Amino acid sequence: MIDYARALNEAQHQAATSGPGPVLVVAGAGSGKTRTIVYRLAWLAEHGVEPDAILLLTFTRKAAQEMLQRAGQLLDHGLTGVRGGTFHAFAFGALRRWKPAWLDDRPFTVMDAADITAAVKHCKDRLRLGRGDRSFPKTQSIVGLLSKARNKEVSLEDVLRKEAFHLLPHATGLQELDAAYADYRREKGLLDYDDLLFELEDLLRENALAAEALRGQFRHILVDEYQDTNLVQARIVRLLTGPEDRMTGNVMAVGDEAQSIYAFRGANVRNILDFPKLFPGARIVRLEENYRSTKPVLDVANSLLAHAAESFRKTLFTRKEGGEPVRLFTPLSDMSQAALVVRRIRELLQLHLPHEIAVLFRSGFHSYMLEMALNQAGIAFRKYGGLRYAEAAHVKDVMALARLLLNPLDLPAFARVAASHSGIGPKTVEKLYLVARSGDPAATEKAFAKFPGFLEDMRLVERLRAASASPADILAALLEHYHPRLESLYPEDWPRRRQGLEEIVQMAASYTDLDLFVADLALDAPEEEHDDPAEDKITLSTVHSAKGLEWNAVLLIDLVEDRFPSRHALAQPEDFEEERRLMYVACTRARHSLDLYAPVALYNRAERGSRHVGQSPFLRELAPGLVEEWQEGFGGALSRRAPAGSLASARAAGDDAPAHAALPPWASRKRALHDAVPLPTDGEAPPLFFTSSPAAPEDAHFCHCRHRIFGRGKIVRHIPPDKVQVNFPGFGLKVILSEYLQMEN
DNA sequence: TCCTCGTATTTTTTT
DNA sequence: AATACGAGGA
Repeated sequence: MIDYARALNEAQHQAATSGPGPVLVVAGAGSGKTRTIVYRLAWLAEHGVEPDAILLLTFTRKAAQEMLQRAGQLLDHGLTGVRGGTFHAFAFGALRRWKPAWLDDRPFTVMDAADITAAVKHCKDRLRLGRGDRSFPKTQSIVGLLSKARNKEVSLEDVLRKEAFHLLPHATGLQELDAAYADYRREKGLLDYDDLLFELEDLLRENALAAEALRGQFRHILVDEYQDTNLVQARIVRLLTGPEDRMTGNVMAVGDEAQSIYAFRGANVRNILDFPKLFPGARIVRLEENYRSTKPVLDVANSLLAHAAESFRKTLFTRKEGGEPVRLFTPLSDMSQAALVVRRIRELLQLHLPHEIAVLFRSGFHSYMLEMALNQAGIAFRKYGGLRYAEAAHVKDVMALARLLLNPLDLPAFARVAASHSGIGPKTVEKLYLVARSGDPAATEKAFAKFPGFLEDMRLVERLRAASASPADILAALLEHYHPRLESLYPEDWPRRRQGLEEIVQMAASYTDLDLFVADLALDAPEEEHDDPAEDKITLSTVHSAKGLEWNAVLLIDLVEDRFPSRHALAQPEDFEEERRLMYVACTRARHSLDLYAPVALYNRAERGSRHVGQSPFLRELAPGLVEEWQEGFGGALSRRAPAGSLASARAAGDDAPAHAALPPWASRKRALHDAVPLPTDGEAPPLFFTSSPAAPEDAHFCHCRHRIFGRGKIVRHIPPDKVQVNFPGFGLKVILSEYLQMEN
C-alpha cells in the first residue's frame, strides 16, 4: 500500500485520489505533474481498475513511456497493460480495426511529413499553379496553411486574411489545391496527420459499435499536455467518455496554459478554459509549488511571464532558496558562442552526468555550428527535433518499398522508388503509375521495359507480398535488394547507413504486422541510434522537443533578434506571445543551472562575414539584477559586466587581452578562462566557472545493489534526498528510490 | 517534351 | 539540407 498523503502535497493528493467524474489539473512547470499522474495510475490500480481499462493520451510517446516506467517502479505488478500513446497513434489503431467506409476495404497508409509535401507538390504541378509566378507560395508554406485551416477549423480564406494577407489574391488557387489534395488522399488510400483525427471523430460519432467498444474498454482516460490539444482532439476525448448526452467514463486532463506552445498547429488554450463546459461537473485542482528549479531560475521564468498577456500570467513559488545565479553570456559571434558552450559543457561534465546537461534552441538549424564544435571536441550528443531518423533518405528508400508492398496505390512511395532509378522524373512517374494501376499486364511490361531496375523492384515487392513473411524477413529481403543502390548513392558513408538499416530490421522483429511498423515509423520516429544505455550523451534539442523534460544544467543559445523569437513570429501579437511562453518553457527545464547565450554577431554565409545582431527582446525585458552578465573579449576571455553604476563597471569596460589570446578556444580552457576572469576588487563573490557547484553529486561509490526486476546493478550516483541512479546491465541507467534496492558489497 | 545537373536561395516549431 | 529555377542535352 502506498501512503499517498505522505508522498504527495495536498493538491497533488487531491488530484491523484479523486473519485469518479471529470478532473482538470492545472499544473505549473515543475509542479510534480508527472508524479501526480503516476500516483493516479497507482491509485486506480489499487482500487481495482484493470490496467487495460486506462488510456493515457500524451503528446509524445516518450512521455507516455516515461510515465509508465515510473509507475512500474512504484507498483509491484507494473502497469504494462495501460494503453498509452499520442492521439495520432491511438487514432491509427482504432481506424485499423474499424476502417473508414470510403476506403471500400482498400489498404490505407499514414503519410509522413515528406509524403505530404510531395503530394501537395504533385497537385500543385498538375494544376499548373504558380508556374513562373514568384508571388505564389512555396509548397511547404502551402502545406502549413492548409493544415492550419483544418486544425483551427476555419476557412482557408480566414487563415490567409489573418496571417498571410499578401496571399489573398491566390485564395482561389489555394482552395483548388486543397480540394485536389483531398481527392489525392482519398483516391490513393492515404491519411495525413489531420485525417487521422477527423476520421477518428467520425468513427466515434457514426459507428455506434466501435464507439461502444472503445468506451467500454477505456473507463479512465488521462490526457497530458491538454493545453496543446486542438478542437478535434478535445471532441475526441469527450466522445470517448460517453455519448453526447451523458458521461459514462472518467477523464482527467492535465495542462498548463503558460506552456501552450503549439497554437501554430491549431492547439487551443480555450480547451483548458472550456473544460468545465465540455465536461460538466469537472473538479479543478491547481498545482503551483515548483519542486524542480532553484530560486534564481524560477525568478527569471516568472519575470518572463510577468510581461505576458493577462490570461497567461502566473507566478510559481519554490522553497528552494539559494542556488547559482542565472548567467547571461554575450559571445562575440555565434562561432565563439559554440566554442564557449563547448568549454562550459566540459566544465559541467565534471559536476553532472552527460544526460543531465542540455543545450536548447529555437530552431533545428541553430545548433549546426555547435554540433561541429562538439564533434571536434569529441563530446557525444543526441539531438532531438530537426532531422529524424525516419526522415533520412536511405531509410525512406527502404520503407517506400515496404509501403508499396502494403498498398500498391501509395503514390508517394511509388514515386520515391521510381525516382531512385535514373531517367525517371515526375512525368515518367505519373505515366508508370497510371499504367501500373490499370492492372493491364501487357501494357505494364511494355512501359516498364525501359526501366529494368524499377521493374525488378516491383517484382520483388509482389513476390514478398505473396510470400506472407514476417515484417523482419520482408525488410531484410528489401535491404539486401537495396544494398547495391545504397553503396552507389552514398559512397562515403554507406556502412553507417547500412548499420542503421539493419537496426530497422531489428526493430521490426518485435512486430507481427508490417503495417503497424510502418505507421509507427511515420507517427513517432525512434531515435537515431538504438539506445546503447551505457553510452551517456548530452542532449541538444529544440525547445519544442524539450517540453516535459528537465535537466540539472540547461544552456539556452541564440537568444538574439530573428532567432528567438523566430522572425516569423513578429507579425502577429499572439505569435509573439507564444514565443514568450516558449522561452518560459525553455527556462523552466533547468533544475540548478541555467546559462543564457546571446551572441553579438551572427556569421552570414552570403557576406562571408559576421553581422551584428540585437539581443532578444525577452532578455531586454527581464527585471534588472536577475542575471549575472559576462561578456566575451578577444581570445575567449570572459569579463564580468558589473551591474550598472557599480565600481566594477568601469573596469569591465576595459579589455585586457590575456596572454592566452592566441590559443585555440578549447585548448587549455581552464587556465585561460580562469586567468581571464578579473579578480573581484570589492570582496564580491569570485569567479564563474569551476567554483560553481550546485549540489555536486557525491563521487561515485561503485557499490552494487540488487533490484527485484532489473537485477544487479552498479550505483552511479546519489540523488538527494532518497534516490540513486543505478546502471543495470541490459537495462541501462535508472533512477530508483533507495528503499526499493538491496545493497550489496 | 522531359530529364539532369549546377547554382542561388532560404531554413520555425510537431503529429 | 532541401527546394526552386534555368541551361543544356537526349
